[in-house]
Amino acid sequence: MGRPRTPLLNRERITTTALELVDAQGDFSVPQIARRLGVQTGSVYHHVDGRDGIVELLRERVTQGIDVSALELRPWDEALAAWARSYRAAFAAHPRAIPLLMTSPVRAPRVLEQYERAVTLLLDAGFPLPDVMPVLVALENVVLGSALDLAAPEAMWEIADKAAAPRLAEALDAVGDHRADTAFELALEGFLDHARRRRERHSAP
Amino acid sequence: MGRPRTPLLNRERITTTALELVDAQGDFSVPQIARRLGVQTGSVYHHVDGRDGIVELLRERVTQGIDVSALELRPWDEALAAWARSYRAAFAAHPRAIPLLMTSPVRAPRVLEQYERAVTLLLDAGFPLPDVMPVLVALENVVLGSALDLAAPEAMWEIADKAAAPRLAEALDAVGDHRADTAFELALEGFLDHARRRRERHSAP
DNA sequence: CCGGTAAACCTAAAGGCTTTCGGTTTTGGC
DNA sequence: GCCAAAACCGAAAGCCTTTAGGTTTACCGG
Repeated sequence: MGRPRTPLLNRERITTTALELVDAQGDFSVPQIARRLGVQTGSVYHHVDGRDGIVELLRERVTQGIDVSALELRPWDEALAAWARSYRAAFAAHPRAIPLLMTSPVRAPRVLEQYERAVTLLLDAGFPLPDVMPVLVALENVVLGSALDLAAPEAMWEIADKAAAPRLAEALDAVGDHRADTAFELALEGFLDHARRRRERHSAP
Repeated sequence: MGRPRTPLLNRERITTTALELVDAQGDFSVPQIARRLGVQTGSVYHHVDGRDGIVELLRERVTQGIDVSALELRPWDEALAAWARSYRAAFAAHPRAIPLLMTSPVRAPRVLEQYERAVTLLLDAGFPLPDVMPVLVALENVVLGSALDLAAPEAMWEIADKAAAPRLAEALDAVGDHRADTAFELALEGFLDHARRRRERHSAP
């Protein structure tokens, strides 16, 4: 067959197809992508750095949903809150991709650039330099931990049958449909409260 | 060959071998386990419910490192703090297993039982019923998010070269060797602060 | 216009993994 | 002493990842 007049494959198409597969079945394989695109398995490798490369593309694609402009808000705590919510929402848009992406933390260039901005934000807000990374990493922990929670089938809690864990069952009944969201907001609020207090202690002597 | 006089395999041995492999190379496969135990691949399946079953055994094994007695401490916030630290430490003991286990949240019977205890603890402390699950799940988010951070190679941050992200590089230099630990303690403190405040608001009218 | 290089796809195949199935020997209870 | 169940072996199906070499087409410099 040889080279086609117009290319059948490119990174975009491969990424989109992989994401569709992940959204639909929670995973993907290179042959599956090839079949969907009407192409032989090996051809995919001409555009992409193996399966891991595709995962990396997925990571980029999903994190593009993070709202960059959030970090330009003021005051700093509103900026951080908006960023964190948008960060988590980007993952929430593709919950079945989370196990694939969580394996290693997000360090795509695009995201690192946002960390640079966030560092600047915190320094400008008056946080002492040694506090900046701990604050950011702690926030990341909350965001990623909560994102992980989104990937958990609700059924996981249902094994908590009334006999074995009566109080847990009660507590579960007492919480609404937005269990994961509520918990995230709680953790986020807690984190921000703490950060605010910490900043005031150090910047208002 | 037939049935051996003394069994070559059992769940314990399989789990231990799998964990050794994961600690050493970050992953395991059934044939690898079989080779290490001087056995054919298929034989492993007589003791274990497939590869996923082995992952489940790993989850149980690793979470056995959680200190059950932590939740018997008083006051409630000390109990929660000790539990969270022990929870995270259990994962920290096998950082390379984290990607394998984080994929789905920990809902082993053993851990569910501890959630039951934690619910009781919070109710006794005066938390209103609808607050209990959000508080617990938020804590779990912090713990698991921080555990995830432990699995991140430090090299991930090193792509932040001084040219592309000068402030981030500075902030990273300003933090010690225990970046992950510091961030976890910060997040935990923030969470506990918030929980304490929330409880006082509701239980002291 | 034309020739050569590089791009894009195909076919083929190696080697690994998961899982299943039937065969063989031994054990342990009745 | 017998027989079902247990524990292992051998083999094979079917998937996956990745690499390698072959073929046709597009593009670019002259």
